[in-house]
Amino acid sequence: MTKRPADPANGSAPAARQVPMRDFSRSLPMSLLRAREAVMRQFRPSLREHGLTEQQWRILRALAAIEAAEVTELARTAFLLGPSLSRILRDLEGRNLIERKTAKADQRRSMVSISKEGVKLMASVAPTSEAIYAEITRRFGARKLAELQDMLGELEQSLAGLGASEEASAEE
Amino acid sequence: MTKRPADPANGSAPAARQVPMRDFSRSLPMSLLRAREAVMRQFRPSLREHGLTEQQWRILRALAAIEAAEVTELARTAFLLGPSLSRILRDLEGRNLIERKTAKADQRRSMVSISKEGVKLMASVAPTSEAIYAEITRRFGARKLAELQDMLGELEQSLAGLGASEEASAEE
DNA sequence: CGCATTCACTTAACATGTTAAGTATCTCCG
DNA sequence: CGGAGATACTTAACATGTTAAGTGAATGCG
Repeated sequence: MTKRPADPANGSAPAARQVPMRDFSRSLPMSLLRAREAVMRQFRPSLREHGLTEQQWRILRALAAIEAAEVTELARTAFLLGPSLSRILRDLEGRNLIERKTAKADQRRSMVSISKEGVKLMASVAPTSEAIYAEITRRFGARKLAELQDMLGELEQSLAGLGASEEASAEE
Repeated sequence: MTKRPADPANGSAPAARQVPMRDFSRSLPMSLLRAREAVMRQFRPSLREHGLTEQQWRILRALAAIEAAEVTELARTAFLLGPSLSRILRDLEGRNLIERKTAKADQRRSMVSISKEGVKLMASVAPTSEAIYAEITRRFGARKLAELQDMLGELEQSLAGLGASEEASAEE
């Protein structure tokens, strides 16, 4: 009995609620989520074939780029939260894709680096990954892509330091 | 602001890897992820105060907008996968924020709708939520925001139908 | 009518997101 | 020197993401 509107574009506006709010599908978080999903959907199958998740791949890439890093630094680079990173590192270490050794100067810190096997795995994934990225760039347009990246960066900047306690000074 | 203590052992040059790849932090998925996180970071505290997660809030908003919907349709609207939605609906139903009843015409389908309590909860969250969105818009700029949304939409479009098998001929 | 398929979910299983605690170190100041 | 507090992680607990399998209800077709 319910034929759903196949096209979300036009305004069938079914009985407006008391709380109007913006059109749901146009909220910024939603747009970002959908765009990202559209992109990631391209990469996941290839990564999966190599036994890697998106996050594991991020970590390997980050490590390959910076050679060796403390866990906290790696978390920042790969944009993962500490707890997630802890779990993933445990797994990657078990698979011998990374190596870990506690720093001598500070026993709390541990230096993480990619192993030979890790490098090998990356080498086997990278070509496909790059090809996919190239196709995305081709479809969307290199210029627009750069523009988009710029805007995303600006967005991030304009929201930097708005969240929790933020500036002021009367903190402590 | 990158201040990590460089490894004194091999001194200079982070020793370029055999697999160069693009600068990690500039990959599109990363940019999208960071931008989205910067945005969501603003909303989460408020939602949390009301006992809602981001996804639960998405579902309530979607339901408020479309009045009642089948689970599959709701999944599409709120951009959630079936399994996630199943779990969340079970929870929201337990909290009496939504109502569910199986369709008479097709026993497989169930129609989901927001309850009075759900509407009340939304009404209590919406003002703060809108205020936050307004502040984001102010900071980033309304025009740029619209531009960004457009580009994100285009990106999604240009990648539509690239993932799985697809092609062959005309789909429906 | 009978039954293989398809459909609309739901469960299951594993990985990560997210927040709060816990643990071992390290720092600093009295 | 010692203990309070800060650091760098790690665990824990709960919610969601993601893929695969399961369940019950419609459909299509011989």
